Amino acid sequence: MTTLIDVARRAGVSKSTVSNVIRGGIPVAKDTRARVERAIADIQYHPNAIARSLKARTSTAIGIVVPDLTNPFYAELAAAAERAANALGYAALITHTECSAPTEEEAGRAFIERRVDAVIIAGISRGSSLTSLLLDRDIPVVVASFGEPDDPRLGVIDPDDPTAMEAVVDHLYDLGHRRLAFVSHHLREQSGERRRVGFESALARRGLVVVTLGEGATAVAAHNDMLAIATIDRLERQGLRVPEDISVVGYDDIPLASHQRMNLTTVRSDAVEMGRRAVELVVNAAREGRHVAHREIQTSSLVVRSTTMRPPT
Amino acid sequence: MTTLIDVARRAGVSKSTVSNVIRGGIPVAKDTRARVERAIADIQYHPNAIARSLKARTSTAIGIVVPDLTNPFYAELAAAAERAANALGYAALITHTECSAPTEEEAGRAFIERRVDAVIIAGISRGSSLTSLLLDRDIPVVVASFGEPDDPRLGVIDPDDPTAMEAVVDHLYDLGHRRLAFVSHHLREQSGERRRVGFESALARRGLVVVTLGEGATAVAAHNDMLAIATIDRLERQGLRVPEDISVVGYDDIPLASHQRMNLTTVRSDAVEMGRRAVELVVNAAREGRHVAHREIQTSSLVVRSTTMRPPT
DNA sequence: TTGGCTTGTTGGAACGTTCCAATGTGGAGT
DNA sequence: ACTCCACATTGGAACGTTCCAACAAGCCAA
Repeated sequence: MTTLIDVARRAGVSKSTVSNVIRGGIPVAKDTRARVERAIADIQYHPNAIARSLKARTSTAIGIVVPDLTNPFYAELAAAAERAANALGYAALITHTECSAPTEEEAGRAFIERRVDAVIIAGISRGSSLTSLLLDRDIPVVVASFGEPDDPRLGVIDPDDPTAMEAVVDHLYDLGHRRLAFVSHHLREQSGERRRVGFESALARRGLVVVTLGEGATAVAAHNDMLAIATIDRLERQGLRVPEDISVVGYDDIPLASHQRMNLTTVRSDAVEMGRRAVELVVNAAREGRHVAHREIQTSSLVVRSTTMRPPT
Repeated sequence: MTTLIDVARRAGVSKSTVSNVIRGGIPVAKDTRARVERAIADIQYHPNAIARSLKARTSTAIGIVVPDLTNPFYAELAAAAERAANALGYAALITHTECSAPTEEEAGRAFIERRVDAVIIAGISRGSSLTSLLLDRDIPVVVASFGEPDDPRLGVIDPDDPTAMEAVVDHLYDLGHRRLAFVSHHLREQSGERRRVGFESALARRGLVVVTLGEGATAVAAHNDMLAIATIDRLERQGLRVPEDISVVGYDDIPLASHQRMNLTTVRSDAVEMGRRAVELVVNAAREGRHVAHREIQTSSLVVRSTTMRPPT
């Protein structure tokens, strides 16, 4: 790989002058500039971001943590965040953790060693030490799609699960359902826990308690759409019809949810906006050398499609 | 952030000794080692990977390029690659390009500047300059899921599209279909082009030519499952029944394809194995300071489910 | 005693940038 | 002729590592 010094030699100037041409800001004579630019093109010079980072003490890279890249909700969020980060000149280090605490800590260690400027966490296990690991090293962090703001330094984009679960229970109750179940894959995941708790509280307010699928539930809410879709598959393979025999509600409104053959009743949550906004918050904080320390709510609304109807008589 | 020198000061040794403790290999007296390890723990020292990379002239990072992260096939591939890379101590810089040539070049530039040790490309636009950009800088590259081996330095994991499309046409022809269409979203994408060409050749061998959906096709093959699923949606919204009125075949066998409500006839292609193998090839090459220069075929087989049947009479 | 060997430890150069202070040029103003 | 200043350019230190050559201390053989 060619270096700045190769360019300098070829253009017959000092390395400082080449640096001035590249970085701008400091005036350079027109013909000198031309000569340097010529040399850069000739030897195909690309600045070494590693050396730059070392000197500048910023990596212009952000870390992105998702539990599962194959879940379209997280994939959309990660893709939107990556796009936004790139637009700001940041690279994205994407890691998926499967909500395993050791993997999360491993990812945190890697982020710290690589000196990422900021981290976005789209899902995290309960009681994880990841956030404090990062925050204690003054790395700004935004968590999206869950909301225990245990640390005031944290940035939080909160999908307001309690309100959403209230709407879900409202909808099912109004249809006549009284035996409701909740399915969750990663109980380890904070958002899963939070939605379940929201669901249970909403039931409790109507004097109901949660039942399991085996106990003759007539409706089931899932922690997210992927799980709802998997649940539909399982139920239908058991010979039950959705929604005639049992209603199913998801969460996220992934693109597939509006497919004719799924047509899933779900809670709409804007992954793209979440990813974009998370980058905005976290990069601003990083540039100003501070924590995000800001919480905002992203309202999510129930979308009624055709996996819910009145319970069988 | 604390540095090696902070550790050295605290432990009362030189920075070289601390380095020796961390890196291993060079013998260090037992009590010295203990003192250094103690100091590391005390001040929570994490080595600076940027400085290390500068000196070592390798970033232990690989770049991963996918056209679209929200397509489960690419998401699975990227996730598998990321997992494999992490296991080898490499970070993954994931970029999605939407098969746009400028975005691809932008990503290439970023990879070069960050001095990634290797790159995996899971999909790329036709005639892209990305591969030669990287190869010319002696960065090993593996392309997965397409197969124009235009450059002998390239590593290629080839899903053998021609054979697969032959099987697709066989299947449809045997069912009685004679008016077959092909749908493709990104004709820019090399694999899309390649599958279309494979499809057309297979038809030609039976004396048929491809028709469009509007020309009364009784069966349609899609460039990938996501597109097949979108096509089913569109057809059904138009009041057509799949497969009674029209058969649909996908490609990839994403997890969703086996869902009861989709049950998509498709070509099985192992994204996880592709991602894993791509990392293996590319990291080995990087470590040995050479190009991959190796091509292998990943066989893909037709999975017949229930989106295909004999044409309407 | 001298020399050689092993085991531990160390200073310093190097990696490729950035950026500051210093220096070299002209002019223009007096 | 001189100062002064803007403009252009430059050397060198610094960022935090690694690694090499050098060295200190101890020990054994001759």
